Amino acid sequence: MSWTDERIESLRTMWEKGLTASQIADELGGVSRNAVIGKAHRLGLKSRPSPVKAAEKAKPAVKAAPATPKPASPPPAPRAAASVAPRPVAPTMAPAPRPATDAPSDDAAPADAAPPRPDTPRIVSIGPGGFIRQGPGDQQAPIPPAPPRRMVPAKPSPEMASKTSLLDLNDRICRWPMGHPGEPDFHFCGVAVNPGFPYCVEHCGRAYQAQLPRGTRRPPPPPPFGGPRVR
DNA sequence: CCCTGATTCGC
DNA sequence: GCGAATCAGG
Repeated sequence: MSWTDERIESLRTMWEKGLTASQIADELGGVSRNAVIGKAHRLGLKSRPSPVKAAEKAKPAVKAAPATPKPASPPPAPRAAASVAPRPVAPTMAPAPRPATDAPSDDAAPADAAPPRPDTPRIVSIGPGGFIRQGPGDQQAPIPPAPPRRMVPAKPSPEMASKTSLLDLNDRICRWPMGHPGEPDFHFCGVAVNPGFPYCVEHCGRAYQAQLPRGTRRPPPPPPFGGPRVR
């Protein structure tokens, strides 16, 4: 198989859509996963979260410095070269004090997660028998605030946000499948059902065909999922 | 072991 | 330019 414009086109689309190289290769057919990756790179559309590159974090050798300390910083000669800056290179450099930044980005500090607790020292007194005496106003709320929002599964992608996923199905919305199962944009029709049926009016018309007299020829109805996949 | 993407290198 | 072989992390 050769890389025709069409195949390159769909490769681009699928790659940017986030499909894995295997899926793309499977979809295109006639090419291997490696071929897809190679082509994608040659097209310049690389850079997707790769399991290997993801481990790129700490450049400076942290642990025991290797026996060969790399000078490796010759380039920009200082312009005002009045004095030769002596470069004290200690061969056995102690590891540079690293400001413990394990988390790559701690930008989001949820404000409501940790409400400021003044922790004001409170005067308590122990009563006879070991009771803790509480003054009026010392009572703390016995019931923790209930989570106000119902947990809801996150949509895998923004473009799916408006689509009806499997988890969204109920008795009142049309379950007619749109697209192919397993594909990223697979979803369900989702409009109000024809009462008493699992599908909306339009899709009921597709799902339930009136029995016609024998011998009546009519084009076969398109099956769900748009017909068998060709691989 | 399976999966993933990245890279290399002979063609 | 192509892609199998290889690498390396999850």
